[in-house]
Amino acid sequence: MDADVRDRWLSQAGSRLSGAGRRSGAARTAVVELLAREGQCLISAQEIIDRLRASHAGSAASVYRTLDELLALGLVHRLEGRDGSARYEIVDPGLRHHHFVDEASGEVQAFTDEGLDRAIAGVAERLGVALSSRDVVLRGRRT
Amino acid sequence: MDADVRDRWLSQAGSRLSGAGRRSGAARTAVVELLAREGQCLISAQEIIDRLRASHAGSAASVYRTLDELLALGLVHRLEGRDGSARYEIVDPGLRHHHFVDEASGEVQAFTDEGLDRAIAGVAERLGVALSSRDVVLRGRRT
DNA sequence: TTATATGCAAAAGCTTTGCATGGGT
DNA sequence: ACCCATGCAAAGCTTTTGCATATAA
Repeated sequence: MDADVRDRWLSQAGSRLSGAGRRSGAARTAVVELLAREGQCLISAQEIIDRLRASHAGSAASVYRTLDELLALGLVHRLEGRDGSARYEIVDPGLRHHHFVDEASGEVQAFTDEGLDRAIAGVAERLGVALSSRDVVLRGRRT
Repeated sequence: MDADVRDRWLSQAGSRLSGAGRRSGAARTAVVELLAREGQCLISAQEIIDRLRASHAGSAASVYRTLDELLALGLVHRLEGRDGSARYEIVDPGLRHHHFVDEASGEVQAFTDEGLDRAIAGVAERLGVALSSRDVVLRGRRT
């Protein structure tokens, strides 16, 4: 967990949410704080729900509602999991990575690669599009 | 729709399925033929179900069962949709493409890009992994 | 005070599964 | 004849929604 990213995103999220005219309640606060700490790489809604239930700090409905809000404000990014459940991760300028899924263990590893980023930028230019998001998920086995 | 790809995949699918000891029934045949024609770029299970129901040629259960089989045999590729419903597309040596989603219209456009493929191969080598699949989904707007 | 956030429970999709039946080989 | 494929309906999951209540501003 990167403390700089956590703090920066937390303050970003705080201002964007209040700027959008939303009030801050206990459940939303709990979700936002959990995401700042553990949403730096893909976390599932179910995992958030389970964690909050363990500390009596929010219901499933509030988790989904908060995630929707954050998504609409561009504060989180959503990636569909292989099992039909969505995974979220915070959006922060200091975080730009892609994902590799080890099919042997199911474990997700984040990586960065400048060459890949350049290739994607090249594609966007060639297609004549302005990108708002890029999902790259590689799957395979370690050799 | 590319007729060469359709025919090649159809014969591939036929031999691999019977080779795996599976029998051919009406429903599975209908799914496989529909995929050969319209699964060259992302089609959802729901869409297949609706089409087959319209022609009384298969149930939801059979569609999912067939898709699972094809997936296990590596004959289709599965990509999770933004709305929590999976999308499938046939796997064919002559078809290697990535996807761009136009956020204005929701339309999906397939594209190929050698530079991107090279960059991905480079990443795999650097990470020391053997890839079994690569999902690249770019989202944005045409400029 | 007044609108919004929350929790519960019900509802809504998509997908899977059990079981009896039909059909391939 | 034997087993697999199929269809139906029920069950399972994740996610969404309605509504009464609690709470921030």
